Amino acid sequence: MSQRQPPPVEAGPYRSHCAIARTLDLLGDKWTLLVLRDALFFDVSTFAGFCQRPEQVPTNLLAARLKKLVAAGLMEKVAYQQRPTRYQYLPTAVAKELIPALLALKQFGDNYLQD
Amino acid sequence: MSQRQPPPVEAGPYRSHCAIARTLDLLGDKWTLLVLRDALFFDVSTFAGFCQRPEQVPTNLLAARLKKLVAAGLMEKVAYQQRPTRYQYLPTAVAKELIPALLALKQFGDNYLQD
DNA sequence: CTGGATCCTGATGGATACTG
DNA sequence: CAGTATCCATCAGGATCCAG
Repeated sequence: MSQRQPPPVEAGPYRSHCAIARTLDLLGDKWTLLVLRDALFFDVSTFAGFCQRPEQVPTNLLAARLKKLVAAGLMEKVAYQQRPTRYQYLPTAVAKELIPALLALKQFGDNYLQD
Repeated sequence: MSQRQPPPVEAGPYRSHCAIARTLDLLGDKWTLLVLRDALFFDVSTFAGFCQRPEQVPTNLLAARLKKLVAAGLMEKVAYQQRPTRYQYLPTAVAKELIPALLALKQFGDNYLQD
């Protein structure tokens, strides 16, 4: 319970001091949380892997979202192979703290939005 | 536990069958969840009330979001006065089911996003 | 061939002015 | 007060291009 947590992340400036508004400033668009879903729940880690998901994110938007998430400290870009260099995008410990929110959104969709 | 729940809501078409993606199709923008936050946590119900919140949503976007939320069954538009007719926007039972997700997002913001 | 960057076009966002 | 209309800036999405 009182274990040390990762440090807060800078991703502002924000619209207001409300924590919900701040979170939405960072994650509140159509793709960012989907990328995190794939990284956290489906173990997707390569650029191509994210592209191949059913929602078909455009490559330019994916590149932009990954950059933003790396800058915000939610994902880490790691080279896992040389010649040619290949990168992996891995969720950080901070990103894992979004799991409860993602599950709550999933539950809402399951229960109240028809497919 | 087994009490009857409100019926599912039509708000598609959706990008995929994933419940998270569906929820994000409906709510995943910078303003929609903020409007619901105000309605659910701060008892805001009038057009002007939403406008006056610290994030200062533009009136055209507020009108569009309220329309969408009413169409999706998450808010109800109710006349509460005649001559001139005044309307209130009230969260439905379905909207209240988003409270856990909003609290999870707030917790993330509180813990990991610096102000 | 993979991982992106670039480009172009239409859609959306945001500020503000205006109207019933 | 409750929205609509307008105008401009930015973003989304798709196609293509380029570098390693």
